[in-house]
Amino acid sequence: MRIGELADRAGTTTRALRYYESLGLLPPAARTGNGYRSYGEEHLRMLEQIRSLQDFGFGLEETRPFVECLRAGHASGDACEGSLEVYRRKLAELDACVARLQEVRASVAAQLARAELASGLREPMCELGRDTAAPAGSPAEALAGPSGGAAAGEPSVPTRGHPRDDPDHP
Amino acid sequence: MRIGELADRAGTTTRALRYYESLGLLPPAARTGNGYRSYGEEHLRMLEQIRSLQDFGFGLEETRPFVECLRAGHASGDACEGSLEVYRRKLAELDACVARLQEVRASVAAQLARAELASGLREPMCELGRDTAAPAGSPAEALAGPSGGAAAGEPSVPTRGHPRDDPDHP
DNA sequence: GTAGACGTTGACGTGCGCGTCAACGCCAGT
DNA sequence: ACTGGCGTTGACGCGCACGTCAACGTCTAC
Repeated sequence: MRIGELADRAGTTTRALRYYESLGLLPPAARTGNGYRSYGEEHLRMLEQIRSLQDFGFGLEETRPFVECLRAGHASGDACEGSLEVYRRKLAELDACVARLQEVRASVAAQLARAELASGLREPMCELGRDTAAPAGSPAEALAGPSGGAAAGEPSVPTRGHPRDDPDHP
Repeated sequence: MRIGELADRAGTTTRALRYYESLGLLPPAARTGNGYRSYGEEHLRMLEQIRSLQDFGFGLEETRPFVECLRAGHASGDACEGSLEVYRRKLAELDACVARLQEVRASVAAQLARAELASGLREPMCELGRDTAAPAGSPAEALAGPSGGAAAGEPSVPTRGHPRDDPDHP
């Protein structure tokens, strides 16, 4: 099997395969006389393993134990201890990540509620507004909390367009 | 106030300030005769706003409404509708992100459990293999502990070192 | 023999938020 | 005069997982 067919069958691109090879992650079985890469069915299984882990947010390096486990002849990529360790580390990372995101969520929700309340007080300004609530200072103080604070990025972990998910290209 | 002082007072770097200016996010009040940037106290407040939002994982572009709200003279950066919308959008993003991560967490946990069970069946292979409950001393203990160490790898979503958090530099 | 589909390597681009030089100008102190 | 410390602009680097050319070789079909 040549590179294009493997890429098609796995729903990825030749560029990705060459990239994986450059990392030593998925070297072809051999080269044919004309220099073409030659792959077998086992490479398709490794590729599927890589891609399913990537869909879960694993980095390419984290997929390496799984791929090598398959290459070692195991029926499943997670039949080896190295793969299990990656699973466990990822679980811990996910837990930490979720915890931080929920902290951040709570803080943002509190800020929004406070700000909405404040703007609501100014806008209707009904006559029974003599005791101006929320005289407390600017949000900067409230926000300037512990520097151990967490930052949650955009949904970088969540799913994003893989070539197979997005089959329209210019 | 010149750039170095502002950076020090806000706990950031001159490089960051020049970068913000290049985005049009935080232009200086003026230039002195020799070309030095000149800032006032209000710029310090804007900078603090930017940095506190960044700690929550907001991108720089997302801080723009807050900064412009401050520049418009409001006491608080989130006193304007644009800022509130950013809050709301961020909340939605956070919720989506958490949901996705929890899905992934469940899938990974399931994979791990299945793989550990399979390897547990192959390895001891004791003659009394009919009741498959977790045997003592097996890796089952690691599975139970959610947040044991969780410090090694950096997650992709969460925070990364800000200059102020990491006051050792080469 | 020639078009077109496939393959090869190499190099640069992307997004984000800066870090890290390089090469220079300006100013105060000794 | 010289040193040191601040300022200025400009350009490249990084990490990650490739996309996107460019310039070329190879194979198949007509």
